[in-house]
Amino acid sequence: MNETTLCPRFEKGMQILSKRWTGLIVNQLLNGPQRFCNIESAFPISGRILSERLKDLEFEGIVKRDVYPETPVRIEYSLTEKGKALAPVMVEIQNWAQEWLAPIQNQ
Amino acid sequence: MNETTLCPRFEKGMQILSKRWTGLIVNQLLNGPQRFCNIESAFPISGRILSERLKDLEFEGIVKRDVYPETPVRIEYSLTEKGKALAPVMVEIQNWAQEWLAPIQNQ
DNA sequence: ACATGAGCTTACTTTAAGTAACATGCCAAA
DNA sequence: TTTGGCATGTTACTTAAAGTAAGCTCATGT
Repeated sequence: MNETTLCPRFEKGMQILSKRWTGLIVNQLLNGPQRFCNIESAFPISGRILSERLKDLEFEGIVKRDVYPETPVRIEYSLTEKGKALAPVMVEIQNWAQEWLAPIQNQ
Repeated sequence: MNETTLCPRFEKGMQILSKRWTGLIVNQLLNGPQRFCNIESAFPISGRILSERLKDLEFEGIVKRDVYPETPVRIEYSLTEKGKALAPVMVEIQNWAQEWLAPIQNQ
């Protein structure tokens, strides 16, 4: 249980990606800007955690939050360049899942 | 908070990868077979959770566990084909981290 | 008989996630 | 002018997951 000797950037990246829901949220936003309720209904995440995750991702510079003061207010979340750069990661996960995870049950 | 309409394989993959430590463990095993204490000392994971994760990964068919009845017993963990197939995912995360995560502090 | 090393396991504490109800700000209908 | 509804959260509380530390097992070595 000592400190790591790994590339700290990789570890940091992993730390971000390995929080529950983060990957799915990023993947969802790769489809284009979306609002809170839209993301919320894309998978069974609670509003509380979605709010927290979006804040985290915004803090990391991965997600951008735009407020449109319409009525009712519209808030759109989208990926920054840093966020969009995660696309290849998502693609590889998708490829792997497609090839190695059976649709009915996992082997 | 309803059921998803996403590709369930992708979700399943994400679910595996987004458990804390899983990615780092897989990445570590990409360097070749390793024993428990070796993985344990590669990053600050507790033995309790490492044990749990290795069991999960074995169950998922990603990790293989080989017992060598020497003295003291040696147990080697290695990646199956399914596990090795995660290499491109790791590479992409590494690429992203390299390009977008500053070494000193994250932007 | 006691100690050692690897690989867990059990009991307990702390942190993260889930649930549900409520706050806010604005407008529209009753 | 009170009521209600929509969108985006937030607060208070409960459950699940992760962390910590101590102990167990097996075989051997002193």
